[in-house]
Amino acid sequence: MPKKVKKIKDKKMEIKKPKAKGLSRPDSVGTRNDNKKKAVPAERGKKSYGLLRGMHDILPKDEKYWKPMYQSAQDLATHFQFGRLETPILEEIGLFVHSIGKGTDVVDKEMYTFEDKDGTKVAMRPELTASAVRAYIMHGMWNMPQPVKLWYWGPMFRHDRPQAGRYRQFHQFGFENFGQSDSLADAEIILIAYNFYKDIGLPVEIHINSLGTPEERANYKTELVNYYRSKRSYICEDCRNRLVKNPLRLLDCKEERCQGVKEEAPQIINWLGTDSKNHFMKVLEYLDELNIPYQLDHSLMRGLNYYTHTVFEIYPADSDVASQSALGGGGRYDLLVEEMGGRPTPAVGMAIGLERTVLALKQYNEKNNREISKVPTDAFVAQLGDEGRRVTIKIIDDLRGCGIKIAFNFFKTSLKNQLELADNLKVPFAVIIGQKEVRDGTAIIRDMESGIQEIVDQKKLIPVLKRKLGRFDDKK
RNA sequence: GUGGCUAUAGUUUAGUGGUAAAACUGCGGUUUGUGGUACCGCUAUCGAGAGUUCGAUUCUCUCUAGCCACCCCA
Repeated sequence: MPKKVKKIKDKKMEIKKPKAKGLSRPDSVGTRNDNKKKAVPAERGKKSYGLLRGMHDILPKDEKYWKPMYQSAQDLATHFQFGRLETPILEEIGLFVHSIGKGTDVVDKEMYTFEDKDGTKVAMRPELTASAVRAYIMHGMWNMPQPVKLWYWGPMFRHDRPQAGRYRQFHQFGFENFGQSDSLADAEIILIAYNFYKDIGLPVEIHINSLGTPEERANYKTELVNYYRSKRSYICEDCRNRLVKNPLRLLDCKEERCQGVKEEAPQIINWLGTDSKNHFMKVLEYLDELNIPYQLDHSLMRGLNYYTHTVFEIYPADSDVASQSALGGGGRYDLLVEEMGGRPTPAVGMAIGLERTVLALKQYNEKNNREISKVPTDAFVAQLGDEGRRVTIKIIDDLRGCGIKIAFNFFKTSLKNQLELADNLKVPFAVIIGQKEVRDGTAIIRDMESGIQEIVDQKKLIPVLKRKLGRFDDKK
């Protein structure tokens, strides 16, 4: 507001005294404004709004990607008996800080936080595992038959620098299994993720690793630091920083000079105790049994603090492009529930990034000349005149319940336009109802390919159409 | 959060220090009862703001946004 006022004021001043400001440049300012003649809109205060940084709209044209994803997620949930959990977007800030962990980027730099009107510090959820754990504890779900399986789907918020496939508000769906420590639970979670990508037609590969228990991990970390200290003079500057700040990230370094050091580095798997090792081995055995291709990845550590034992990430299978960003990931978090004030409860879960999945799927389809086909429309119903419209609206309503997918447009009045639409939709048949048909109680069925038309009684329209479409009436 | 590149119609892209071109799409039209073709018309405050200039979409700066790399993650 103040800005606008100022603007107008300035302009007026300029008009009155074109030369006031233009000591060194006589009437330039005045001239430009006069020429433009577009000073008017500014006063009308029109402003077009864009999106906040990192935000995006999901448009109807992408529905063909989103719908199958949701359907698959839902089917998998039903099949594996996960119950839908919906939690609020806003939670107490502490929930995330405590669970995800101080020192992680997610809580330190990326959380949307603010003070509510009553002074409560709240955060918009950056992920959902913490909320799921909260819900599990809060609703006493340990009293339910274990394991308790929950799934979710919804927007998450992270104030990160946007990039392709990286948004500040993005969508995830995820599955969480509480109360089952057996390796089978880990495998089941991975199987669900794998099946999801199979359903939507995107080949993926699973990267997997085990972090063991916190003690094992700590021991390993010490060893890793010792090792890297001894090689200090060979590694890049970033790595030297990592050595102090975040040693486990050393294994992610892409710098050429560090590769040699990296390869010789100790691997966490050798620092796991017998139990951890067995657990991990059994997970891998299940994956073998299920024919899920996986890749052991010793550098896979994950950025959230709560993970123990199995961790995994999902990548597009043919990752020749710079698609180093994971589509999804997850792992076991056996200590989190207790940590958050619940009973000791083992748990394992995963989350999948939907925007990234859409992006990867688009790239994959483009590369392989594949297209996602929409559900085909069976017929277009065209109408002419007020009478025609009145009859047609009823006929359309009748057709709706019969499993015939129809399209129509009441706002196009000419038959020409309507047939054009029908043509664009590539429907096999058009039904035409005009004045004459209304009078006779008939309808024209036009075969869009041959152009052959047939006049039928309106009462017989449905059965005739069904027969033409190769469908038969269900037995009553 | 750090660095680099980019910003022209809905989309993809031309172009110029003197207010802009094309293709595709969309909408409308070429008899308001017959489509896939053809023809015609319409659609751009040249990302925002400031500066240099007689004059800027074109040059400079700032901002904003997008993309890429880093960080990290989905």
